[in-house]
Amino acid sequence: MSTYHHGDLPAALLRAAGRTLERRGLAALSLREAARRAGVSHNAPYRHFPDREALLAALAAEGFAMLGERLRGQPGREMGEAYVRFALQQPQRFRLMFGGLVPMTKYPELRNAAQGAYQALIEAFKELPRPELAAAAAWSLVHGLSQLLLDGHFTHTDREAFVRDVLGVVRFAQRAA
Amino acid sequence: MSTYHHGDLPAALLRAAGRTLERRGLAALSLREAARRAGVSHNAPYRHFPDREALLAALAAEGFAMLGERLRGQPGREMGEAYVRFALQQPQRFRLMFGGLVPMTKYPELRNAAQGAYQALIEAFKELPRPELAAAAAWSLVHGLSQLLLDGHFTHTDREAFVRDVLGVVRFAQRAA
DNA sequence: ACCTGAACACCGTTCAAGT
DNA sequence: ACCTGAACACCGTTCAAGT
Repeated sequence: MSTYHHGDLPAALLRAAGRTLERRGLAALSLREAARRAGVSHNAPYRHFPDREALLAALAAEGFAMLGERLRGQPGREMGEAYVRFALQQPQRFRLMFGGLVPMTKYPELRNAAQGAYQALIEAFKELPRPELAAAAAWSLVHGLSQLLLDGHFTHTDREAFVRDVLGVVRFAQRAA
Repeated sequence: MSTYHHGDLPAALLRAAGRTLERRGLAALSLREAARRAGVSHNAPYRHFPDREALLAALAAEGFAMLGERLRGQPGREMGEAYVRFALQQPQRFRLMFGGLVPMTKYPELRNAAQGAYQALIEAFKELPRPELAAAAAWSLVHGLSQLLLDGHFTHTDREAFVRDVLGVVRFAQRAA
């Protein structure tokens, strides 16, 4: 048994950090905590992540990959609901992805993951005259709805029905403005 | 000259914290930093704010009040653009308001400020058949657009035109679903 | 009431050192 | 290459004390 505790410490750190994130929130997520959970010294992580931000970037990229999968599995009409469901099921991950803590410009793999998820939306609007605008509007809509729900700005007894109703009230123009 | 440096230390702390927030970001915003800038000892703030979260709550409430004023001054059609403009002009404040760092349930004055801003939107949709749904959808749309722009997910040369186009592509159903 | 200084338990990050 | 322990400068928060 070697002195190296893990065949894959980066993966172990990501798993530990992901668990801490959803269970105890972003505030509790530190490099030291992840190291502790992975059973290594408090600065072993620096061999694999240059700083805390890099760990957050990796977690966010994971999140975009998960989101992309969820969306891609859905028929167009239900994609919006799938987006909101993801946000509500993984609130802390979702906040990390959009909290502005990690500049996408610094992490190409994060940008790629995000664009991958966006692609799923764009696909769904292929048939409309201005698909890129409709997709941007649709993303804005479902993203804003998710965020405002998470923040508690909408308080309705039947959340699912509310989501359906809000999404149902919107039409994307069939003709260029 | 008394030993109390301020007639209104809470206000001084809020001003200092607001400056730090927009200039150096949320990460640099600490109670100790605000105390330093206000010229008091590092735990004088605890006389006025029970903890860091309470200071953030006050800053967020200020933000919703500012946003409400911006919206109320606008004719319906331009309200959405005013919302996005606010987010782009005060990015750090905007993120604080929606970052999930402050649970609205714990701060009634925060909830009131947020609802005040929402009221401006609801007013604008009075004439539609289901105004509350249209307002919720409109808020979601402009909020999501703001957030995604801040995060750098949309990269367009002419930002203002893009915002107009995205908002222009959406219609709110004239008839109940 | 309001403010201070010392103290405690946490961080992120750096450095010199071990295998 | 990969990991460790000591160290530094920061936090939030609590406490006993001063005016």
